[in-house]
Amino acid sequence: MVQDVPPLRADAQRNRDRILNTAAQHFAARGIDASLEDIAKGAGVGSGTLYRHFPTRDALLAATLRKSQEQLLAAAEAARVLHHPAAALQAWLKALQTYLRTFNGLPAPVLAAIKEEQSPLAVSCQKVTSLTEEFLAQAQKNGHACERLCANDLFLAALAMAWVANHVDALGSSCETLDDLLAHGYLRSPCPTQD
Amino acid sequence: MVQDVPPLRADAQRNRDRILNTAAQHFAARGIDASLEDIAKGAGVGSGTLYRHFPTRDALLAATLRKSQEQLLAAAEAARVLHHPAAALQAWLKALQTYLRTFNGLPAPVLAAIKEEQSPLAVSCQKVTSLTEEFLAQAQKNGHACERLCANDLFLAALAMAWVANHVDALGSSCETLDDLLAHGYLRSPCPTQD
DNA sequence: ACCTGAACACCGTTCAAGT
DNA sequence: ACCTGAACACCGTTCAAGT
Repeated sequence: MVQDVPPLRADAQRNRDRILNTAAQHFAARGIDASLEDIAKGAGVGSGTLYRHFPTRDALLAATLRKSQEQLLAAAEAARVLHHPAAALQAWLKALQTYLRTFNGLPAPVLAAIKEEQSPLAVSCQKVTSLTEEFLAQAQKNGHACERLCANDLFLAALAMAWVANHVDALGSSCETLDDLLAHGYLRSPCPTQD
Repeated sequence: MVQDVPPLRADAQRNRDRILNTAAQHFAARGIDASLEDIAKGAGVGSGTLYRHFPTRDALLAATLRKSQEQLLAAAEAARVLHHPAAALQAWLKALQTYLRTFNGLPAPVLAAIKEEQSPLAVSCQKVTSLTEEFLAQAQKNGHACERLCANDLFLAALAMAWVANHVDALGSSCETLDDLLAHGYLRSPCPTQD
């Protein structure tokens, strides 16, 4: 399953690293639609070199996201040891939000990767789905989460919230409110003894 | 407030209508990023003509959305006469979802228009916000909706759900599940006597 | 007053030539 | 084996020339 990639020539490795660093900066500053030409220029390489290393924008994105993905997995580990399954689920979704906000506009390619088996982002999507599955099942088992909800739906809802959150900062709303909305919904039972 | 636009020359009016019809078709078929060049060609006009009538993509979009917007307002009227304020709020949000699914990708420019006072879509955004305000307030007054929720947040959440819904059709999830998730949240109180 | 379509700009992507 | 950068393609946008 694991491919043994032959080691790169020294200059190729150097170029790859430069591209990766520059891409991370540009994606962070201008969002995931940052110009690939600019990234190549910023890294001091020809555009062809960028394409040789990363044949698609998604491939470059995926490589650039590696650190964030590791943090996400670490957060999952941390959530696992929480006593309360509902708290664990919430902590996991919080971490997922943080990950999805790594770059402006990231939710879109991630959503696209869910159906595209091919995408370099697809692997991380499957991982996220299975982790969501795990935390959700635990919460459901104890009656803390909605029964007729599947991991996929919850992942999608998280993507949705992350998508608006990207734009929302300058908009008077806070992410906490949106996270809260996702957790509890906008409806309340007629008897206001709930909260 | 209402501007008196001088009547168009006959051929100009004809071109405008053609552009509008063609644009509606293309937006419906390929989403809101449909090529403007293609639309001009399809309408049998030069690209300059398209830009003369609709200086920005958003202007064309807004004009194309007029019918859907009228349907949305009609749905609001219909929701007003519902007895139960929670049902009215749900009906309104359902209609809003339908509107936002008029074209694939519509949520993005609508979201952008919320902060851009300039955008041709901004007027409809204000209308939507004030209607959401109204339905939400009614539901809150009777204890049916979360107190610490503002219309803006709810609008944003609706946009978020519509955004995923655009892509979701071929994805095994249903829009109902997402709407439900927004209404009730993913969490359940420890005592499973709720549902 | 309005229309046309060539011209320009921008950017992603490829590939022949070079090391 | 890898890199460079010119060349091509595509599309949005403008504007001089035409009716």
